[in-house]
Amino acid sequence: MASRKASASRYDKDLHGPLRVVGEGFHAQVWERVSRVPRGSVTTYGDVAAALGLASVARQVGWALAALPPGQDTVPWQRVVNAAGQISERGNGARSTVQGKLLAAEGVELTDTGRVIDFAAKRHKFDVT
DNA sequence: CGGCTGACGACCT
DNA sequence: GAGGTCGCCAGCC
Repeated sequence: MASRKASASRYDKDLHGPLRVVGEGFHAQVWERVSRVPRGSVTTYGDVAAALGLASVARQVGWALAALPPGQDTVPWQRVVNAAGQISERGNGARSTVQGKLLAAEGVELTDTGRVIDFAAKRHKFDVT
């Protein structure tokens, strides 16, 4: 992101065998989980990933949501924020503004710094299934 | 194949 | 609480 040291030699996937965690139905699984988040509650990328049994693919969750068609209303992507309870800018301030507006309409207010008020209490807990 | 960049997270200062 | 670093996986050039 910002800077980070360049990856040593990327990742030795062959060293760990079939470590490919993100497969074909990954997007669908992410969208289904997000769709289960009740109105007025929020969740994090990490929580969604953990709910899928993939605790270290929070980044891919955001990647999956980014693949959603703009303006779609079937998946409440606005209820997904980062672990700090803040809305990510993802380079485009327009979308983050819309997200904050949608959340406000659901009763989820944000502070001046863009952080969800009482985040810990509004944070949704996924079923362990 | 090498190097960078992300809708992220945990840790450290 | 704020800001910087490292680690993860995937997509691009």
